[in-house]
Amino acid sequence: MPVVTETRVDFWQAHGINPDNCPVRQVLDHVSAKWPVLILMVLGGGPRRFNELLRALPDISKRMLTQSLRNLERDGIVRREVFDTKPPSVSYSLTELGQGFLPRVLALADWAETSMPRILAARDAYDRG
Amino acid sequence: MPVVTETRVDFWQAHGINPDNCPVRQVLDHVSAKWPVLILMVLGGGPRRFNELLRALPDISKRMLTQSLRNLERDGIVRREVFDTKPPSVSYSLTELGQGFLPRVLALADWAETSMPRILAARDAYDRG
DNA sequence: AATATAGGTCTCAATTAGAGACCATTGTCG
DNA sequence: CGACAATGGTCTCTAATTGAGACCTATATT
Repeated sequence: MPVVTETRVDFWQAHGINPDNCPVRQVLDHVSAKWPVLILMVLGGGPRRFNELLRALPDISKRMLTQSLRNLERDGIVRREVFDTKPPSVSYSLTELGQGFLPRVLALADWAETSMPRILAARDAYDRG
Repeated sequence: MPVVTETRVDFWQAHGINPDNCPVRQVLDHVSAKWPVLILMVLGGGPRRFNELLRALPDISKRMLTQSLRNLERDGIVRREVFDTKPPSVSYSLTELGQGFLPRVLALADWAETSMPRILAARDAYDRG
């Protein structure tokens, strides 16, 4: 039996936090889903309207965009404002909470970017082996 | 037409990087999939065997564990070693690359943990409104 | 002989994501 | 006037992904 260091996951378990009631996992779940991350990166450039987001993320569907935005809004990460123009326009932007989250996401993207050569090399080796 | 700041996503687009060949997005996919993040957090505590991981993540299926580990291994984030015991045992651990990746992932988890009260409050308000 | 452990694979059902039609209102163009 | 575009979505149907769990080979234990 190997000696193991306690991880955060062990801690969660020890405290009866299961996947269904673990708040961190719930946040991570939609914060770390495919689209929310990309949406936040776009909103990092300033407020965007619905269709602007659609154009910025060429391969997202309206359905997923709506859904992801609703989730982010519900968690207070994104703010949704409707302007009474004709036709009405809707603006999405990062809340203060969202602005605190973004740097962590960007840190990940930076890491991915600088580590890319090593990752590609690893893939190459794996696929050949 | 609103004046918008260029985001990294805009930059990708301007350089013809589409979702299918964008390396950063491919890496981010590990983060934004459900299991890899949790697996990395467990491996942060030291090497683990296949069934140890299975026990550490009570709600993952063997199928998804295998699949996630293969992806991480392919990208050089996780190392897989087979020991010729009877029956053979397999050890998974973070590579150097994986150790560089983990802190960024933990930063996300930390943020989620400390922001939880605000997020729960936002949810509550959203669901009532 | 039966059962357990190791580390998986395979199949099938359930869940989730994606493609795209559709909607109401207003503005523009010919 | 009639057609067409843009606004921000919803709805349906299909395709892809995930999850549950049976099954597998080999050795060790009871």
